[in-house]
Amino acid sequence: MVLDCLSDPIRLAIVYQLAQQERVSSELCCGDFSGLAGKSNLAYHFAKLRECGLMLTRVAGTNRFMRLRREDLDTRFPGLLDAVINSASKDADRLQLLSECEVTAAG
Amino acid sequence: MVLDCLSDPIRLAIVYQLAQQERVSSELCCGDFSGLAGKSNLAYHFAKLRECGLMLTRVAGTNRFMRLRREDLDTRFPGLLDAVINSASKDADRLQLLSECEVTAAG
DNA sequence: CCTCATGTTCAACGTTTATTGAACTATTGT
DNA sequence: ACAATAGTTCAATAAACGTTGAACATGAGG
Repeated sequence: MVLDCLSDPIRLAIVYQLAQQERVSSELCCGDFSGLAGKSNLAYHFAKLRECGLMLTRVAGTNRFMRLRREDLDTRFPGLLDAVINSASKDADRLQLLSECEVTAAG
Repeated sequence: MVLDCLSDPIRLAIVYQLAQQERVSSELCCGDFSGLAGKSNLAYHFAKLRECGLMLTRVAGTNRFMRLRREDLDTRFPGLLDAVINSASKDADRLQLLSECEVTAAG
């Protein structure tokens, strides 16, 4: 289920970053998450996120670009994604969701 | 985390029923969930739900009455609980969340 | 063609998690 | 005091999960 998928901190971080990227309407590729885990571990989490319908992948050359399935999610689970992302952003500092992939100052 | 707690089907069912009970402003005791799992298994899930701040227990004699920590949750995670419960209610039939404890017709 | 970069798949490992039954505590009613 | 009821705690087991590295596939570029 979707909640099970979002309950993992790495997957939550992935979804959170994809949600941030939505604003710029650009996509992220696997390598952009390399701060969160190793390659194979990320592939595992990506698969889970795809399975439960949270995101989709567009293949372009050797890159895979991903984005949230925002519309489908908002239809099936109204308000859920926003509530989760909202809550995650409040805990972002505490959970170090950002520290590895977005913040470059604290290192 | 809260999402991890809600990702278990039994715990989700418990939370869902507690949310239904909110409307009647009455509480439920452990035995009311006996359709979901055995006593000791329920106690395990109750502990988890208490740990992550989803519900609280009021001891009255040999009974434990429980309810959602609605206000705390809405403060910390605005909209999350409602979104989850809303989504759960749509899947209630499919997930058989109700069948054992509330519905008496479909059996 | 060869090599490098990007990701995925597979097998293995260790940890966490859910589930069960038995033993235990505490309260109510007789 | 005794038995019955309502839950919790504990130890043990099985399944699920996340993590890792090695092998593999595929496209880009010299």
